Amino acid sequence: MGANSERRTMAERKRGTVRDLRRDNRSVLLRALYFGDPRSRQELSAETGLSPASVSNVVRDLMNEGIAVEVGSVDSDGGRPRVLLRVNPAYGHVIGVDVGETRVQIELFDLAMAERAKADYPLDRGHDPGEVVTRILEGIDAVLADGGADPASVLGVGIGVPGVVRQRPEVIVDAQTFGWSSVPLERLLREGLPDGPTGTPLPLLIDNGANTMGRAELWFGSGRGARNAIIGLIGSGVGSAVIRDGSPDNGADASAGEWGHTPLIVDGRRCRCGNVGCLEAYVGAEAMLERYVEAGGDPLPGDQETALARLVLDAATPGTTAARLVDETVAFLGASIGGLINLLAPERIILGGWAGLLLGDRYLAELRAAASRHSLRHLYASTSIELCRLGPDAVALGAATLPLDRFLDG
Amino acid sequence: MGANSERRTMAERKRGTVRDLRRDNRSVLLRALYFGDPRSRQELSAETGLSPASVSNVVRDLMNEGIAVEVGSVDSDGGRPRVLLRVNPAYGHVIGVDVGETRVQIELFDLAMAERAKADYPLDRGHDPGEVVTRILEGIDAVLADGGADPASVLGVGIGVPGVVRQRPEVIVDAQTFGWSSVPLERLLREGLPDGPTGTPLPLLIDNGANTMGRAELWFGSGRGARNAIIGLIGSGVGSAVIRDGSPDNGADASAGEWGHTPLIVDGRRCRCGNVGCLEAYVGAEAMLERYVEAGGDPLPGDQETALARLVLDAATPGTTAARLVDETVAFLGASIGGLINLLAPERIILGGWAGLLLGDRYLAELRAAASRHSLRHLYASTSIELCRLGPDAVALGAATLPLDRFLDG
DNA sequence: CGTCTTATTTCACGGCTTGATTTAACTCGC
DNA sequence: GCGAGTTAAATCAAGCCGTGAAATAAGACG
Repeated sequence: MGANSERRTMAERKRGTVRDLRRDNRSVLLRALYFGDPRSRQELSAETGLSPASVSNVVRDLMNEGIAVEVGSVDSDGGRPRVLLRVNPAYGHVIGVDVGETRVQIELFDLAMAERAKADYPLDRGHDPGEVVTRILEGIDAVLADGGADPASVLGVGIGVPGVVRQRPEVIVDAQTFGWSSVPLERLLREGLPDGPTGTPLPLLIDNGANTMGRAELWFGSGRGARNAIIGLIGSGVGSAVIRDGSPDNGADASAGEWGHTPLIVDGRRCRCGNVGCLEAYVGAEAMLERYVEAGGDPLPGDQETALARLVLDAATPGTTAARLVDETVAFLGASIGGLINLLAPERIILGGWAGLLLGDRYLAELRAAASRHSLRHLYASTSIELCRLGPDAVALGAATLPLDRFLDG
Repeated sequence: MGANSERRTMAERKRGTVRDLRRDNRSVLLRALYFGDPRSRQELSAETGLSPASVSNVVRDLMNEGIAVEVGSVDSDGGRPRVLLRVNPAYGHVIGVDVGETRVQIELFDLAMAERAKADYPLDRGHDPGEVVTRILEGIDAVLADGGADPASVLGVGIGVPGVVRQRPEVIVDAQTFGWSSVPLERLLREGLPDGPTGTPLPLLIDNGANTMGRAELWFGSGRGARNAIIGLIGSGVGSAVIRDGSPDNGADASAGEWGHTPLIVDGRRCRCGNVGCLEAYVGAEAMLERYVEAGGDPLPGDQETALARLVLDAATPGTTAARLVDETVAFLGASIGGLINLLAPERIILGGWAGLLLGDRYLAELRAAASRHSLRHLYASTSIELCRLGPDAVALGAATLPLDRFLDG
């Protein structure tokens, strides 16, 4: 059974020899070291389950390579002090790129994910792939120069893009709302990239922006410690990242998580995806503002963000059209969240995106109540619903975790 | 970050030593041997990526333990013939239990999943947990006697039950429609179980019936070869199994996959779960028959299965109430499937359950069309929608794969 | 019957983790 | 100020493991 995929999986598997064992253990140790306060070898041994001897060996290697460093020590009641270890933030850099609707943002981080340089380019001349690629390459050069970082110190570049990202056989991006159809982004970028640490071309990792933002929340935001989570992102539209066992679930071979286009009301409003009744036809900022006008409200001035903020503010007055609309939207969103809980039983649901936070800040209790009504009791009870904690740089930050993740694998 | 779960994961991880390496490789080899035609050591070496020497070593062990056997040989152009190997079906047995709404079914299988004995008990005296436990234990004794199997040859017992199954800290089953609330099924069964091969108590593995059925389809039915699939089960109600990376995704700590209670129409029909607008309020057999009457149809005679079969038959005549109802139901179901595709991007969606097959047999094309309309093009294109291929014993069969899976892990 | 071909096993080697043992680096009481 | 006690880290020998190379097995073919 499953002959094809089974065999492929087995052949691709890289853990047959005793050498791979070392790589695995090294990775386990490195991850423990990275995610957490400085710790002694002894504590690392207890945490990872590796023997003290092995920890000593691996740590020696890591220190020789400059990846781990000793950082102070702490007394032990009458014994030899514990030497604290941590990952050397200066060992290398990672670059994160956020390709957004209105701008491209490039950030350079050290290994501790401290921002070292940043570049921002408006996409006022449209979303032409060539234009975007030029900006990205320009930005990479710029942040390397600004941050004073040798290209050879860069472990890789992670990129978060809108739309559906297929990884095989090569990276292809489709973004309907962006005007991108089967764009071979990796190939386009590859040519202009400087060489990485090993002299080979810099690793290039591309994923959906919702997924990279989800990664950021998972690693550094509200998702810390969760291994099964769903990060819902509500901006103009609705996206999500489904985190399964610690990393985004990308389904068969494409980035999944198109939460915005799950049906909420069969035969409901038309959605910009061409279909009807999608969640996004009700819950995104665009849909909310349209629905407000449809419900008799006066069009709100300003750009989407200003208008939506105003709508939510007005909704504080009971009985108004705004209040009815926002209440209904919250109920819809909560119902859909309840559906996610039933279907996937995540430990945590994290709500973000600028519009999501605008709603969540005021209506989190109502959202939880609605989700509770629409999910089975035991499943709801083992899920928590929270808000994103990271700011607008989260997409780039999360994109930068892509090469970091690979680095931590050894 | 993620300190708690991260640490737990690392501590529980069982692959630090060089000995664990052997266990892993043995498992890889055993799985290759199990899932597939008889093959030579050489072919196994190519498939698994292990060196011929290692394959030889591991196979020797497996043969000494009686797990693998040689079965004929095949000529090679002028060289030493290849000796074909396979798993010895007679090495041991597994037991699968299907706890259904109306009956408990217990089956004994050999390692090749050939049925060796079977027992069936109607649950006419209700669903009292004590009653069910008694029947299960009775059935296990019965099939062991019938099949002439030594209890010591049994690798484990897998059980598929309705409702939500929490695995930690101990197995607890909640089945609202079944009248079970926090039933500690494992504990109740544990006492009456005979000892397994090692003299220790027989391993007992419990999961949601939809999940076990999903496992069966995945291993032996329409799911063969898929690593990301969703098996939708439509009977009286609606359930599902979400297969991720080859095994059911059980979310945080409970069996997920409650597809039936994802919202389809906010403020829609009342569902038996107490909520409104669930998929199950429209698509299960119970809901369909109710809606038929609500739409003006005459109540159909006979039990649910007879009645629904009649409804689907009548729907063949265009313009009838039955036709309208079935068409609408198919559209709803297709829309929900489209939502699953968008959210999870599975390689395959497999529709089953007696009511699901009744619909699927006649309306698969319409279902596919509806799903296509409700999902993004690229995601739909990489998903196939099929019907279950296994019969009514699939739940028990899948339950029996639970201990088998563990066995294959070594 | 010897040669050729192919499949499988044997064997020595390099690597790995580990428990036991040493060594290092302190504290504390006197 | 110094030796005993305590705790952390490094070292060492032992036991396994997978692998490539070489040896062996088992047939085909001329």
